[in-house]
Amino acid sequence: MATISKENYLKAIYTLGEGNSKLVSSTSLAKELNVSKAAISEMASRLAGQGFIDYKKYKGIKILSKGKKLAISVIRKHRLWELFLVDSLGLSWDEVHNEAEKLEHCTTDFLIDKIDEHLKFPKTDPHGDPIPNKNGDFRTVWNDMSMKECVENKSYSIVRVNDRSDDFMKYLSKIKFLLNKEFIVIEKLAFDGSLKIEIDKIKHMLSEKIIENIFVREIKN
Amino acid sequence: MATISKENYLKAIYTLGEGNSKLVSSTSLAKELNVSKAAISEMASRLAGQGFIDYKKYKGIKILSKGKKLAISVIRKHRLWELFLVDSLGLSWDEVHNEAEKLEHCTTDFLIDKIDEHLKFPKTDPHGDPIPNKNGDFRTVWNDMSMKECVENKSYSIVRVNDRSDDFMKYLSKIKFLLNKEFIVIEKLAFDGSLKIEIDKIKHMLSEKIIENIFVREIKN
DNA sequence: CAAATTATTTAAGTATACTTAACTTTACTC
DNA sequence: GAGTAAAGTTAAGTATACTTAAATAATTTG
Ligand SMILES: [Mn+2]
Ligand SMILES: [Mn+2]
Ligand SMILES: [Mn+2]
Ligand SMILES: [Mn+2]
Repeated sequence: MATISKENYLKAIYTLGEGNSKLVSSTSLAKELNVSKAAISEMASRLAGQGFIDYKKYKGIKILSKGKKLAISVIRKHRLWELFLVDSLGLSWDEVHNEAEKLEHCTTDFLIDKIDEHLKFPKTDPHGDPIPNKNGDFRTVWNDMSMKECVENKSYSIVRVNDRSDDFMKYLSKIKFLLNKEFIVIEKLAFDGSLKIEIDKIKHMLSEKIIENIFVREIKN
Repeated sequence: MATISKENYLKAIYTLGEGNSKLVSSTSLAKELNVSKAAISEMASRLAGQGFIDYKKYKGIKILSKGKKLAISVIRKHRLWELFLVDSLGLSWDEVHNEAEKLEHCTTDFLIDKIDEHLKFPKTDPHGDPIPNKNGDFRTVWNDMSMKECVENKSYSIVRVNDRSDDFMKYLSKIKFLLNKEFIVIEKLAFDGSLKIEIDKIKHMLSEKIIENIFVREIKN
C-alpha cells in the first residue's frame, strides 16, 4: 500500500534525482524530508524491498519505473490541485502549495482526472511547473535558465518559480512579480549576488536567495 | 495531534451518540469503523487521556466538547467537499461520499472556509445532510421521518438519504430517485417491509434495506 | 597511505494503530 | 441467585515511521 510517507519519500527521491539520472544520497533526502538519516536507511530498505527503488547500501538510491510512476502520479495531483485552487477557487499562487502538499495524498485517480478535464488538460501549474498528463508524460524542466545567469540591460520574463518557500512566494506576490511578467535587469552586484531589476516602472533589489528560486527566459526585443 | 484515525473515531462516536445524548458501545463503534473491539478499547483510553471523550470502562463512551468540536469540523469538511464536487466539478451525488471521506482529513480550515464562501455558505449537502457553519452550528436531524413510516396513497418527497452505501446510492441515481423528488406510495407490503412507489409515472419496488436509508417529508396536497 | 572527517547504517527504543487469543465484567435467563 | 452468554478489556505480538546513540564504511587530506 502507498502511504503518505512512502509517497513523500518517492516524490523527493524522484525530484532530487532529477527524473532518474542521478543517484540520491541519504543526507540530501534526510534534509529534504526533515527526518533523520537513520529514517532514510530504514525506509530505503522497505521501498527497495517493494520494488520502488534500487538501493545499494553506502552507495545511494535510484528510482525504478514503479517508483517513478507513483512519484509522477503524486506530482500530477499536486500541480493540478494548485492550478484548480487558483483558477476555480480564486486562491493566490502563494497560498496553494501547502494545500496541495496535503491534497496530493488523498485524491483518487478518478477525481484528479475529473479536475484535469475541468481545467481542460492544462500543461502548466501556477508556478510554471509542467503538469504530467494521465499517462505521466510531461515536458521536463531540469535545466531551464536560472535568474542568476541574467545579465545587465536585458529583458526577461519569469517562466517558473520554486514554490516551496512560503515567505519567498508571499514577497513575490507583494511586489507583483508574477509568472510571465517582464522585467529588465538594471544592475548586477557581484559581491553578494543580488540583482536590481525594474518591473512596471518600479525598481527592486532582489537577494541571491530570491533569484536562485526563479527561472527565466530572455526576451529578444 | 489529530491523526486521520482519531478524526474517524471521533466522527463515529459523535454520529453513533447522536450528538452527545447517547452512550456509545465498543461493539457498535467497532462495527462502524471495521476494527476489532480491542482496537476500540485502546483508542478509547488514548482519546480519553487527551480529553476528547469520557470513557468509563465496561460502561461506554461519551463525547466531550473538545471531541465534539473536532468531529463537527470533520463533518463540515466532508459535507462541503461533497457539495463542492457536485456543484463545481459536476460529479454525481453517488460519486462524492468516498472522495469526501478522504478529503475531509487533509483540508485546512483556511481552505474549507474558502470553499464555504465560494458555495455561498450552503446549509445542506447533496444528500440532504445539514452543513455546520464556521462556528459549528447546524440544524440537527437526528429524528426526521423515515421512509418506513410512509402510508399508502400519500405523497412524499425525499429530504435526506444515508450516503454511506455505494450500491444503494448508485441504484437511487439509476431510478432517478433524487433529493426533493416527489413520489406516491402505492402499496405497503407488511411481510417483508418493502414498498411499491411511483416516481415520474413509473412504479418501483423498494426493499426494506433501501427505504430504511431514506428520509422523507409528507406533501399535504 | 594512514589519519581524520564525513556519510551512512545498525541498534535500541518510542508512539500509533492495528491484530488474535485469553481473560474479566456485565447482562440475561431459568 | 447461580450459570451462561454477550460485551468488553487486557495481553502479546505485528507493521509503519520515527528518534538518538553507537558502529562502520567511504572519502578527504596532509
Ligand atoms: Mn507546489
Ligand atoms: Mn507548483
Ligand atoms: Mn458523505
Ligand atoms: Mn453527505
